[in-house]
Amino acid sequence: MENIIDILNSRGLVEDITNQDLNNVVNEPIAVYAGFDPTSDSLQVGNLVTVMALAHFQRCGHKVIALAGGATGMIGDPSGKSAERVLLGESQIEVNVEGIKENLSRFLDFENKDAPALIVNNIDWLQKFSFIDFLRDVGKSFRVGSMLGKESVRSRLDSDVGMSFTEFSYQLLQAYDFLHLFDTEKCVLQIGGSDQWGNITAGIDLVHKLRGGQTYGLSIPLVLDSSGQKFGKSAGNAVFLSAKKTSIYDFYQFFIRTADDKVVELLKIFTFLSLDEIAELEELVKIAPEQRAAQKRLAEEVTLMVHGENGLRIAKSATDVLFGKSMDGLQAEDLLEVFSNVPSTELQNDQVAGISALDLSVTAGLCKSKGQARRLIESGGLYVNNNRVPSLDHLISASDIIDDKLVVLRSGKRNFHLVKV
RNA sequence: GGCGGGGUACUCAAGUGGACAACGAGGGCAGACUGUAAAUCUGCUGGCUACGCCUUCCAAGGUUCGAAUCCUUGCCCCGCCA
Repeated sequence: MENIIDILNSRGLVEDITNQDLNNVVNEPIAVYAGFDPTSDSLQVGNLVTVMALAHFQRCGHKVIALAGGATGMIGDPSGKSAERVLLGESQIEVNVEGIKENLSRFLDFENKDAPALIVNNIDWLQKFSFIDFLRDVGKSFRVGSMLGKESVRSRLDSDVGMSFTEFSYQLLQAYDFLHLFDTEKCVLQIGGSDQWGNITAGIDLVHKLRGGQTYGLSIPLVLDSSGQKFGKSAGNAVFLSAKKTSIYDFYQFFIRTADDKVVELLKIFTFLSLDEIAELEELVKIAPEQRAAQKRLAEEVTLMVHGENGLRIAKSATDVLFGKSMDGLQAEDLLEVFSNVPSTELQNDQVAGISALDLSVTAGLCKSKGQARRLIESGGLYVNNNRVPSLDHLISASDIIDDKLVVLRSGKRNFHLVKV
């Protein structure tokens, strides 16, 4: 068995380890877990870093456990958050946990005979606790001093937002998760993003105090994009794994647009390509950056894993069409296929033909207001069927409606909106 | 419970009776240049029937010719003390 820690290190997936003994411990199969917050019904590309690390563990023959924070999600992890979180309802969380399972199944093998991955929900064990029992059995083992010392707590107390008791208690719950999995699954390792360090060590301390057991923590570096933002969040719009939330096309494009100086790092993290292969791609980036061979390979690999072969095919054909020349000669049917995930609006024929492009962009919902549409056109950023709208009073003619069915609006380089007639 | 500070647009943050649709920064959107990259430069960033008009500065009242700015009440947040 290959040493999993060496593999993770070689791929830049290790930020820190609580105890270097872990290097030897993993020579035997162990159980490892990572938690996922069910704040949404889909994971985001940011979560993929942890998912990939788990997948590597499984490939090396370890037992991996994905923990859905059904209970902790109701409390809200303050780590890395500057403001108190909006609490989610129980039913919403159930839905979200299901979505996350679906995402995970693309990467983790839950059917594997030797070491099937496991998914658990901490609501199953945390819910049964009464407040009194929890304080006696768990709270007793925590010192407020060390709780206050956690980065997640300190930074919030230093800010003028403060923090509620609810959020302050969060670390106890996550610590108890580790204890529970230690007891029931002999789980001795928790991995997570580097912002989870405080929560992870809290769990290790708890297991040590109550069971005398030795457990470990491994943190994964936070992946940032080249502008220093949290990876996968552009303007607050996260890139999701679920096609319902982020179209396959957008997902694919997200990776295509990776900066040159980031692409090698991302290939190591988000694909299973061998380091040799990645080195070759790195060479190509140096020789012929304009070809973006590495970016393409990255986008293909990740899209394939998340959305399957059919998803990849859709994404690529959409890309071909949209970055080809014009749309002339394309049938409405083809366009519908390509744009299947693009927002669309159905309008009557008389709401389209003879109407100004300005009004159409508003009624279709591409622009929020006439003022916004006006500014967009004035700066030359509105396109009808890939042709720039030349003036404010430009009218849509009947011939602009492809096959009498379809008009393709575009704002800027990549925001499309379909109008179905 | 007491005392003090505060709530301004997506965020941070000026403005403390008229020149305020509200400085500035970040973010975002668009354009140019490019390789669907980065950097850089430019414009925009409340709404409209648009050289003008309408609705905004936590909420509701009030003072005033005139309020984001002053007063009252309420809600929320922060800090210190108990």
